[in-house]
Amino acid sequence: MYAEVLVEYPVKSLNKAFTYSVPDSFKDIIKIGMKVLVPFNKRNINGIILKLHHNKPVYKTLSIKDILNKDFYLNDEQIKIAYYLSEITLCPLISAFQTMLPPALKVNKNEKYDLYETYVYLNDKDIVNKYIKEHPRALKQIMMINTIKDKKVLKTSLNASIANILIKKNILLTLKKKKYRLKAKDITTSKLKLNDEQKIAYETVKENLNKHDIYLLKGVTGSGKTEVYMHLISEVIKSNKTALVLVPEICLTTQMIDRFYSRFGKDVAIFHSALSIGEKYDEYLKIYNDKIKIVVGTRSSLFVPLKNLGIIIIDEEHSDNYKQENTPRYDAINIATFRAKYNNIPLLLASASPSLEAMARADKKVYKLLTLENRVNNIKLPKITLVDMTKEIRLKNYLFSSILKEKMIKCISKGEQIILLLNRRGFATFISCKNCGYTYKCPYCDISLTYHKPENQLKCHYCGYFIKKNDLCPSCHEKALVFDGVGTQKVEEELLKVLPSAKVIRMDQDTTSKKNSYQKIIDDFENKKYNILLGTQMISKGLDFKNVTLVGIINADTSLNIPDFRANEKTFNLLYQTSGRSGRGDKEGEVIIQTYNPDNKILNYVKNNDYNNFYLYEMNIRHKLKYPPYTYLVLINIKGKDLENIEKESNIIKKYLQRYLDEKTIILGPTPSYMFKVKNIYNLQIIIKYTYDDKLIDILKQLDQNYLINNKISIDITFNPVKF
DNA sequence: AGCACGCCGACT
DNA sequence: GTCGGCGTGCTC
Repeated sequence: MYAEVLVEYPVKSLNKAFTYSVPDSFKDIIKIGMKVLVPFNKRNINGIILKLHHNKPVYKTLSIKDILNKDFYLNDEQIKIAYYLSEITLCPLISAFQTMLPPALKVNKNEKYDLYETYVYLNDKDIVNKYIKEHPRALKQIMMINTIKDKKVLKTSLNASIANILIKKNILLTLKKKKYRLKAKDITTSKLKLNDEQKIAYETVKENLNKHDIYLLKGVTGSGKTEVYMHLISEVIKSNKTALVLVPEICLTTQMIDRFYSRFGKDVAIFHSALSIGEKYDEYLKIYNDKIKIVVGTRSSLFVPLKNLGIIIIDEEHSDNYKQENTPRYDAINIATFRAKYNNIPLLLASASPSLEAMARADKKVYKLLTLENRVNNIKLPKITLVDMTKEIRLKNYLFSSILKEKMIKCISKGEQIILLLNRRGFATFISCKNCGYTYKCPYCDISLTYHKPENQLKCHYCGYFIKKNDLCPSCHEKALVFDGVGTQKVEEELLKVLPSAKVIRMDQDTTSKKNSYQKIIDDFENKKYNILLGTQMISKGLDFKNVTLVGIINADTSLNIPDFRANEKTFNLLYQTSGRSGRGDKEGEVIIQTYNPDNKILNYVKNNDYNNFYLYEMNIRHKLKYPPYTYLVLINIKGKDLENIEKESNIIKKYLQRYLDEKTIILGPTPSYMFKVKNIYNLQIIIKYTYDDKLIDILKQLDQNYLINNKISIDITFNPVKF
């Protein structure tokens, strides 16, 4: 018997199977998808079995050394997903497998992560009774025997020395049981009743659970989308199937997760980056061993081996978090579609402000549109006001307009709470000279250095380069270095000057880096220990505080100016979602949006809660400029140390593309990348805009192959990039 | 990727 | 003379 083995080096040049012979001793246990140890180039490395067969190869074969984990192998669906993932991202197949597996089970890992605990129970009655008779003075031992009786008792709960004597005397027998690091929560509450809108959405999907369709559930903030998911999941579980729910960032949706736990108890497993390696391993194995019916998790949980899937739900479908930023740069919605097709089940995408791509597909009836127009219990959408900051500046109100200040004071006096959003997408606090315009930049990466107050240092966020901050400008030697761009810390300081009595809790990367710190902030705010929650984009999604009646957006414009064709869409989403945090209880909510561009179309669509017209407006722009969803994009990044060389090579690539791609396909560039120079390596980019080209993948694959051998230049191809 | 092989310069 | 620099090529 022979096996096709994929070796664990994630290199394009080894992206093929090698043939090994299977020793007789493994013939009966070996399975496709198992991890094995094989000799490769005079050393032993790990690999995955892709195929088993009996065709003797023409060359000599070495033999498989060992099977690494007899209890675990990848199933057919997972192997197919890996092939698909590698196909659509042009990554080596082994990288696809590595991406899909939890850290503890990655192909190159060999350690065991299983935890066990020992239970003890009494041996046969006769033996025990005989022992008691023979040792009438062993009071402690007899006492232990009496308390154990016919139970199985956790050994650590007993007095160790006495238990050990009894074990040695063969009175107590031991039993090892797998121990799970996370405790399953087992509280269940009953379903809520659906309103008419929710019922229509629910029933439409329910009637079609046994076929593959993609639904777009477009429901305003607070319209009860989660409740629709839960009803559908109950239905799926009833027919003994399983469900997968993706959320953008687990820590942002703890409130939703609590709801899942309290509804479905120990049938639920949660999967996210804050779990330790061991915890992830345990949860994964529970799923593998069919102990779990529902998985709620972030992007990576897309790959869990849930068998008999009945539905996939993607919450906040428009979120960037569904696109992996490093290779393989996959899009969760793509893979979810693949899994839904494989299992012949529905995929439900949901959002208050769907991505233009999703909405356009719904328009074209590729997705089936379900809508929730109203908030549950007919709670009104918040009243939104735009404040012109150019006027406020004259009053020396740089951060907070008079109206926002006034509303905040009123809100706090009524005992209600406030969420303040500091919009700083793509911007960090950097220092510039107001005399000569000098800014500190990283000499290796060509990006602005970020100021870190505690160390009085300026740091590069890419390579870690840092220098001490001078008092005088290094260029013109004037004392004119000022902060440009505000951080949450700075806003907090100002806020305390304006509202000295307010209790403010800050939520940003600094305050949430520690495990569980996020949860603590949420809990404290929920329990009204603070009046104001101040945060970055983090606070825009999913939070549900009934007592928040005022949302303030400090600088609405920042994200409109990022160099990205999706700037409008990102801004709309951010502001629309954040506004939705206001007035979710029985009190009506209000939103104050501060801007220097009060006439901006996008901001006015937000103001009017008008997704549909935002959609039409933005689609028109995308159409004119041939952007997605009217085209698809491919980003080719070309990098190397020698700028002249990569410029020359980039032009050769462009010519190659022009020659072989359809003539309607637009090829832009080469231009310097967003990150032109990083760690002394230059980056150029070519952007392809295409509508349809069946040769595209093959042509790009060929291009990728051509540069495998070149060690001066490397190229990197991304389909549907989000950042460039 | 990682290792051997191989072909050139500067040193115990 | 040989030690070691890294460019090239191969791995079932």
